[in-house]
Amino acid sequence: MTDRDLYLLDVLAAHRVLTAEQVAALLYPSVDRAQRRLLALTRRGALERFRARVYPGSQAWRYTLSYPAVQLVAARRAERPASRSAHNTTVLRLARSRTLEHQLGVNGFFTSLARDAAARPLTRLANWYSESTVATALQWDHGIREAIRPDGYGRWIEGPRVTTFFIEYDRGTESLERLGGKITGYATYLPGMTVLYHLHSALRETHFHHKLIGAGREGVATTTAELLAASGEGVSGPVWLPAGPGTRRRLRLSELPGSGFALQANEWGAGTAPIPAPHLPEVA
DNA sequence: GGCCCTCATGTTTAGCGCCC
DNA sequence: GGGCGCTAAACATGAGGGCC
Repeated sequence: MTDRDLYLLDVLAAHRVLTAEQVAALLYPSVDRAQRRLLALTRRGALERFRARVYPGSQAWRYTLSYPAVQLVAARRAERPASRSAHNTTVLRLARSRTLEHQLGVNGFFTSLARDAAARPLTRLANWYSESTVATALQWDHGIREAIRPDGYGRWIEGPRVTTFFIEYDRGTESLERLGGKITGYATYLPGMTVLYHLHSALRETHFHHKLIGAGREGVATTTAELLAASGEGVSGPVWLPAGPGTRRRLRLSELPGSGFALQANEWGAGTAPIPAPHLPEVA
């Protein structure tokens, strides 16, 4: 196992599932090269993979940890691994999960940031924490339980600017009222915190901003999957529309107001392996 | 000519083998 | 690690043959 392999296992332990394209964005110069290594790791028993049948064409493989990899990760952390049957159940549930595409969407957001960072000097994704890690940290640090449950936390560094943010990844399955309720929760418990809403369509973004009128909207910014696909911009680019009556110009991620809030995740993540490239984030 | 059936080829997206 | 080209999978489409 190379340092890069071990880092990949840490990422999968924290974030459960990735596609070859996402692994490539995080760790490899090309999708082709990532696919080769993922295939080798799968054949050597380090990874498991699954995918659904789609028509026409074929779906990308979804890669997750195999049981030997779970044991390896636990051993390196001096922890007791889950049982084999518990792991098998976890993988089967993951493959059949209704939230699998949402999880992949969130992970794709962060791996896209890592790819953007690799292409720009003095830029990096310094932290990438999962939903469960954030929930645990917020509960411990702030006593916040059900009011807010972000899909992830990140710290983005671009030159001298540092942007810490929560991400809410929307696939159009939640009502706007529910999304609006989350904003109230953030305004109550974490006023001033930057919260990014990744919405699926321009129409939903328009309705969402209309709903924000009168809500605690400080620090809220939105983008859409449609805009990202049409513009070719990465998620660190000028695609974020701030909420509120001020500018209607879309800003870069680094131009969003920094909240000064830094989440301290009380979980394994820092220093689990020599990180093989400078742009790679601390994962948890 | 119209209908039905079989077979070959094209399409799309992702994975992979081989060579350098 | 890069380049080239093939494979997998399932459907769409068109050509060709047989029958009435």
